Amino acid sequence: MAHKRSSRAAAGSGGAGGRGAGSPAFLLAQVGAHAAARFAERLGPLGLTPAHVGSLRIIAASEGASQQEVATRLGMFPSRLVALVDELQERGLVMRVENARDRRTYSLVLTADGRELLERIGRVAREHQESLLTSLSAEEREQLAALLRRIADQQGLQPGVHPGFARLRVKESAAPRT
Amino acid sequence: MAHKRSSRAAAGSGGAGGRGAGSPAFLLAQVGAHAAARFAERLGPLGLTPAHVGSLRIIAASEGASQQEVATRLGMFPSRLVALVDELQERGLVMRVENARDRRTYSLVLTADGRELLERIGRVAREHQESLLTSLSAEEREQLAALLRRIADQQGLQPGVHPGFARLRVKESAAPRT
DNA sequence: TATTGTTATACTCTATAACTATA
DNA sequence: TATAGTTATAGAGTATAACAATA
Repeated sequence: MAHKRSSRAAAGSGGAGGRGAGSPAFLLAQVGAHAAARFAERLGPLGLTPAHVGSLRIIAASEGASQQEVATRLGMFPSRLVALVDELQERGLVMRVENARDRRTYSLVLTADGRELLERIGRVAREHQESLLTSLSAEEREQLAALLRRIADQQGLQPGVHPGFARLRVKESAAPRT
Repeated sequence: MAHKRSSRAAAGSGGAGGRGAGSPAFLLAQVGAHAAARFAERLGPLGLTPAHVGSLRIIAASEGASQQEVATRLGMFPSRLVALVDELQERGLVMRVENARDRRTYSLVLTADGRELLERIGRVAREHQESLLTSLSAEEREQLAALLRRIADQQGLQPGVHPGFARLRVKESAAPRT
C-alpha cells in the first residue's frame, strides 16, 4: 500500500544521486524528524514530552547531579530545566535533595516511581523502534545504527542528548544578497 | 580529536544493544535533528529558513500550482504558506501569476532569480552533506541512503517534505496515570 | 453555498534578564 | 564578588478563527 512504485524518484532536482530531496543528508533529517515526532506521540498518553524523558534519562545516568550540571549536559538553559524538574517533582518522579555542603544546590534523584516510569518508557521506545524499523532486518538495523554512530561520534554529538533539547535559534541574519 | 574512546558506550541504560540512547531509533532522531540544524545554519547567510527552501523546491517541482496545492503538499496550513510566499515574492524569487480561469487562485512560479538561488542552495546542500558525512565512504553513504529510503517509503513519507514543515502538536494529553 | 487567499487573534514556547539566597 | 536556583518579562513562531472575493 505504501509503495507507489518507488515513490521517491521524481520531486526535487536530480534522480537518486546524492543531492536534493533524495540525498542521504536530507533523508536523515526527514526520517529523523519523523522518528522524533512518532516517539513524541507515543509519549503523549504518558503525559510526557521528549524533553521530560531526556531529563529523566540524564538524571538517572548521573544520580545526585545538580540542576546546573544536568542542564549543561542537556545543552539547555537552567531556567528551562527548572520548569521541567518542577513538573517531574510534582508527579513524584524526581526529588530535589538538599545538599549539606552547598545549600544553594540540590541533588536530583529519581524516586521509585521515576525508575519504574523509566522502564515503562523503555518499553514504549522499543515498540516505537519496532514500528519504525519494521522494514529492516535485524542485521540492517545494526548496520544502520553503526553508520549513525560513526556520524554522531565524528560530529561530536553527546550520547542521549537530542539537539532539540537546546532550541538552537537560526538567526535571520542580515541582507539576502540574492 | 572527536573520539573519546568510543564515546557512546555508557549513558542511558543498556549497552550497544537496541534500546535507549544508543538505539537506531534514537540515533536517527538525534543525528537527523543535528543534520537539520546544521543545514539551517548554512541557510542563515542566505536569509532563508528550511521552510523557505522546502517551499521553493515544491514550487519548482510543480510549476504553476496554487497556494492550496503547495500548502497541502508541504503539509502546512495555507495561512502559513501565505507569509512564506510573501517573503519569497518580496525578494523576487517567486511570482503570483493571476489565473484567468479561476480568479481566486494564483499560480506560483519561480523567477529567474529564484531558479538561480535554488541552484545555489543545491551547492550549499552538497557542502553540508560533505561536512556531515565526511566519516563515511561513498559506498557507505549510498548504503545509508538506501536504508533510509526503505524506512521513508514504508512510513509513507513524501519525498522532499520534511515533517518539521507541519508543526505537529503533541497534545499534553490527560492524566499521567503513573 | 463552498472555496481561495488573506488577515487578525490567541496561544504556546523559550530565551533573556532580574532577583534571592547562599557561598 | 560570584554562583545556584528561581521568577518574571518579552519576544518569536504558529494554529485557529474570522473575513473578502470569487466561484
